[in-house]
Amino acid sequence: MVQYNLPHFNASFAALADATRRGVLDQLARGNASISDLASQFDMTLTGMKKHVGVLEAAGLVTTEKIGRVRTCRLGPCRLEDELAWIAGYRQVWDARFQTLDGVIDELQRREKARGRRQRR
Amino acid sequence: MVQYNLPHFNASFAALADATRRGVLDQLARGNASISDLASQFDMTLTGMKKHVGVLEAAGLVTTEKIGRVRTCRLGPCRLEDELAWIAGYRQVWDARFQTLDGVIDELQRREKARGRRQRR
DNA sequence: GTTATACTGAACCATATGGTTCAGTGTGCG
DNA sequence: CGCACACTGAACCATATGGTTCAGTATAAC
Repeated sequence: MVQYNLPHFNASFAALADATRRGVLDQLARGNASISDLASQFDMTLTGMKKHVGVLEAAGLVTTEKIGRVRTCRLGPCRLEDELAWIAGYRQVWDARFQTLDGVIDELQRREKARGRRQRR
Repeated sequence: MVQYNLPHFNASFAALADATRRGVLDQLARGNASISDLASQFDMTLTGMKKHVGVLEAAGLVTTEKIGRVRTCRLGPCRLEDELAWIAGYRQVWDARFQTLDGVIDELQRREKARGRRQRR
């Protein structure tokens, strides 16, 4: 109906589907951090954290820059506007679904059918 | 900072991370459908579609009810309000990050450091 | 009663995910 | 120079994911 379902949603929603990664975003919102910083904070190996940062970076949620031997992570260009819009749109149809006459009729028919079946046993 | 990072985000974001599943939600917004309906529409086996519906159901995005031999799927109780709020909050901090003096100083320091390194080569 | 339909469950498969260790490489510091 | 530190990459592991087929079971239709 209103929804568009963009291909980059796969990466962004998948990136958000992990608590550690949401935590990293949370942390980066407070200030930039190195991979080591994040790794120690989330009690994980450097390598493990680097993978998470890689996922976030691929989704555009984080950018990184290596200066000397430390790679600094900061919030990236993706501000999740499309994702926000998709969810907002979803909520809108959700509301509509149960406020229209169609929705009510749907519901009544469903119940009627279920009732009928039960009685016939 | 503002974020809360609820545990059920894992399931809901993971559920949204698949194009087929977003398509199913899209479809259910247009009207209820059986597993068969969805399977044929998304060119997939019944079994495959049932798994997707299971994921959506576990995330609370869909509810199903079996009447006779057909299982009808409809939009579920999860309206993604928390997820919406999380993303909205994220965007807010994102904005703040690059409008505060802190952000600007951060950025300048970063550039200065990078410049210094480049010259020292 | 027979047959077709709609789903269900188990088993399987390939690939992805979330983590590790280990062995480098490159950089900074004394 | 020499050592420590920050990261990187490869290899590995267990489990999850997204799909399939195949063999049921229950229900609807004739």
